[in-house]
Amino acid sequence: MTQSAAEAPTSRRQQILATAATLFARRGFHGVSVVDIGAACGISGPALYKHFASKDQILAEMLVSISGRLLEVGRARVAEAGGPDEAVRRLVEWHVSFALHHQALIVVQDRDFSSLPDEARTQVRALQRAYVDLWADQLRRLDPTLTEEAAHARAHAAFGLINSTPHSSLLPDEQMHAMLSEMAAAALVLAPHRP
Amino acid sequence: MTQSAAEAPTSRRQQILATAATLFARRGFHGVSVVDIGAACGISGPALYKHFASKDQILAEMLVSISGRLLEVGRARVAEAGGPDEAVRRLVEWHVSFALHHQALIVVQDRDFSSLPDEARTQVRALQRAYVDLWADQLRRLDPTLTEEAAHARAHAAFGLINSTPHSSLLPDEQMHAMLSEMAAAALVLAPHRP
DNA sequence: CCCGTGGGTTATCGCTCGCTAACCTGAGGT
DNA sequence: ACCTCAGGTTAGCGAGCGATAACCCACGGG
Repeated sequence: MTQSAAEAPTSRRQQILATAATLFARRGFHGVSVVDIGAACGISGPALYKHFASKDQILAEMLVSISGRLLEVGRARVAEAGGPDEAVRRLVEWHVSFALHHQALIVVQDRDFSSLPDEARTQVRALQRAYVDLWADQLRRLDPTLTEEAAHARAHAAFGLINSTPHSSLLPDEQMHAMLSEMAAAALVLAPHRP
Repeated sequence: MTQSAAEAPTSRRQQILATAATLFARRGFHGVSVVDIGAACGISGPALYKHFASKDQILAEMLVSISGRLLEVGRARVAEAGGPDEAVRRLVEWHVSFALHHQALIVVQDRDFSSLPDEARTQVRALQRAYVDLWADQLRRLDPTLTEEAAHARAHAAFGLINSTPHSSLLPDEQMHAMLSEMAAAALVLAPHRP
């Protein structure tokens, strides 16, 4: 072993994950072959199996790590906030900037969720569920008349709005960020931002 | 020919289209085989080719017709309206009710768009483009400071919000309809519905 | 009464896929 | 100088796919 740190992500793995993400986003998990992925990385075909046990595990690692990060940082943002209003604002900010910087992952996450192997699927489902709960809790604190289901539904709707960014990146990132944040906040009925 | 009318949709075709839509929505176009589709219709495998020229054409017909209908009714709703505010409201209503009643088609439309054969893909793209234009025009009439790109982006965001319904149908249809319409309207900054 | 045809069957072809096997190579560590 | 082994290579397998071929049968019209 050349690297000192045990878990140094050797960069080839990362390259493969990133490349696979863009390909999956464009043509879907089943529409991309291992040869395609290899070729896009400059290596060819079965070389991938030196880094991953199977094609499914590429997808699995991709989606588990993304869901994990979304939740982890989401929790941190909530912890930093002084109250539910600020918490929701920070969640929106976080989700918008994540979606803008990882468009491929956003697309893959809900397009190819069903292609996950069983274990990974339950894992991702749990992480996503926790993330939605995080939002729903703050939304209910903001508006105590909301039922749990209604709060979840509102969170999902906000995700849909924000995650739409890969379908229409016609504005520069900065404007897109502002627009999505503003629309999501309005949809979630935060205190009106324009007097 | 048994039927008198030339274009009577013989019901098997319709059954195949509807069944295929649910399967595609669940597992993706490439994740469903023609045998699967046949089996789900009570017939088996190659019998499909008595009704469609290819698997791709099933997808094509499905998506072209849905995009066409979305546009067609959308135009009618705008024509009925007295002004841009009412027009946008009617568009939202229409899109919400469509999304609620055709969840599978909504999912397939943006998941498997890229699996369309070339001709159908350009056709669908044109129809979708026209539909977005329809929204964008009304949005710009409502707020003349919007650029064309910004109006398009807002329309896409609204679609994302509304189309999120298959991810979270935990509320009864009626409540879901109300919630989505309300959130979409707020996001698009229609006249504030709460004083 | 028979025949054409719409709508189904099973068998099978050729292709592509994910994956394995067997082999190669070059850079460090001793 | 040599051995190891991470990280590549090509060849080839078995399975599953979309699609075609060849056949079958019920039934309504001349």
